Amino acid sequence: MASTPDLQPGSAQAVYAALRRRFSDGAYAPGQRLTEMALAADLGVSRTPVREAIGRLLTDGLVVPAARGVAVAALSPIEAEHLFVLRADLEALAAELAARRQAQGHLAPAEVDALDRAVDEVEVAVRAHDPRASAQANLALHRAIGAAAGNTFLEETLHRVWDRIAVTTVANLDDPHWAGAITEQHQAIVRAIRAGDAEAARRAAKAHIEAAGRAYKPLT
Amino acid sequence: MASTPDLQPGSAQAVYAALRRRFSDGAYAPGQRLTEMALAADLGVSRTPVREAIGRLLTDGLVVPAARGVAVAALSPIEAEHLFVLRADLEALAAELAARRQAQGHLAPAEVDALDRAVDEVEVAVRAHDPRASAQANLALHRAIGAAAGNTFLEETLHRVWDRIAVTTVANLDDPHWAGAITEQHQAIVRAIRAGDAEAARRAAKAHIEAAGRAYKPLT
DNA sequence: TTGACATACTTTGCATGCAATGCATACCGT
DNA sequence: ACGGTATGCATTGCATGCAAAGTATGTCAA
Repeated sequence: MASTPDLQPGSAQAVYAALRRRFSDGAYAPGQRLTEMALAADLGVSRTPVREAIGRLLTDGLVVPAARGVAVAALSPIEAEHLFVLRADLEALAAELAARRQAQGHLAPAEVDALDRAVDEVEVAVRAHDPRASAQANLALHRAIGAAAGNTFLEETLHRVWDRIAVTTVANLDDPHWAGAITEQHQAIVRAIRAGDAEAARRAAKAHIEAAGRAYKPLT
Repeated sequence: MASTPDLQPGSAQAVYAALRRRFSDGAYAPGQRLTEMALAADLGVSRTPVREAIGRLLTDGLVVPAARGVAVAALSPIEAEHLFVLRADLEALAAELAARRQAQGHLAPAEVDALDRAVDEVEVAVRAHDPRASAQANLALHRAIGAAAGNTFLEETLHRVWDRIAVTTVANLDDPHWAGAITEQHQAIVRAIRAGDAEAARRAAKAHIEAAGRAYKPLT
C-alpha cells in the first residue's frame, strides 16, 4: 500500500478521490478497518478532510460503521447477486442507448473504433493471463460503453456499482471457460452497437453481465 | 422553512439526513445558495458536521460548487431527460423483479394489497387537486414497488434518482390529461405484478415513467 | 454617467483542541 | 483457575481558531 506522495494541503476533495481510487483498484480487503488517523498520516493531511471523505464513502456504501470507526464493506453472496442484477440492467441500458446514438449518427466513428480496440486489449490481457491487466482492460471497455451511452447519470450510477463490486473482485478472469467466452460476448455487444441495433445490444450486454455474475467468485 | 428544533449534539449523520429530507421534500429552490454558517445556525450545530453533510450532498449531485460555497443543483432540460431515461429503466427493473418475486411466492400478499391501496391513495389525492399530497402519495407508491423488488441496491439507486428529480418537481400532477391517465397506468403496473407477469410489469412501468417524463415541467 | 480599481468583508478550508465513548487489558476476588 | 470489574488507552466526534481566497462595494477618474 504505497503511501501517496503527500497531497498538497488544499485538497479535501482529493482525499476522497484518492480513497475512491484505492477502492476502485481493490487496494483494501473487505472487513479491513480504516482509522482516520492512520489515513490522515498516510495522506499527509489532517483528520478533518479525511473525516469528510470517510463520510462520503459511508453514503457510497463502500465502508460501513464498525466498532472503532469504519470497516471496508464486504459483499455477501446475496448482495453480490443483487448487485449483478442491477448492473446487468444498467449495462443493458447503456448498450441500448449507445446503439441508438449510433443509429442516429450521434456517435463519433472514432468512438466506435475505440470500442473495438478495447475489446482487443481485453483479449490480449486475458490471453496473457495477467489478472490485473485483464480487470483493468475489461473495466475500460465497459467504461467506454457507458460513456458512449451519453447519459451522465447512467454513467455515474455504473461507476458506483463497479466500485462496489471492485472491493471484492480480484480477477475471476483466469477461469479458462470464462476467458474463452468473454471476447465473443464483448464482440457481440460492440457489433450490435456498431450496427445501431439497440435491442440486440441490450440483450448482448445483459447476457454478458449475467454470465459475469455467474463467474463471479468473491475474494474471501 | 421552519427551522428544525435543534438537533442534539451527537448527530452529524442526522444533519445529512435532515438536509436530505429537505431536498426530498423540495424545500430548496434550484440555484439557491447554501452557506454552511447559515445551516449550522439553523440546525443548532457547529460548522463541522454541516460541512460534512454538504460534502455528501456534493457527491450526491444534489448541490454543486458555486461561487460562494454551494448552490442547490438545477436540472437542465437535457439532464432531466437523461434522468427520466435512467429512471424509466430502473423502475422497469423494479416492477419486473417484483412481479418475478410474486410469481415465485416470495411476495407477501399483504404487500401486494398495499400496492393497490397506494394506487387508490394517489387517485384520491389527484382528484382532490392537492398537488403536495399527490406527489407524496405517488412517491409512496413507487417506493413500495421499489421495496417489493427486494433489491437493496436498486432501491437505493432509485432513491437517489427520485431525490435528484424532486428538487425541481413541484407537482405536475395537476395537468388534467396526465391526471386522467396516471391511475390507469398505475393499475396496469400493479395488475401485472399481482399476476406475476414480469414482462408486462416491465413494459407498464417503463411506459408510465416515460409518460411522466413527457409531462414533467421543471419549476423555473 | 460609466468604468476600473482598490479595499474590506464574507465565507470557505483545514488544523488542532477538548470532551466523550467504547474497548482491551490487567488485576483482584472467589 | 476463572470470572468479574475497574482502569487506562486508543479513537472518534464536534467546536473553534486561523489563514486564504474570492466577491461585492465604494470611490475616484475619465
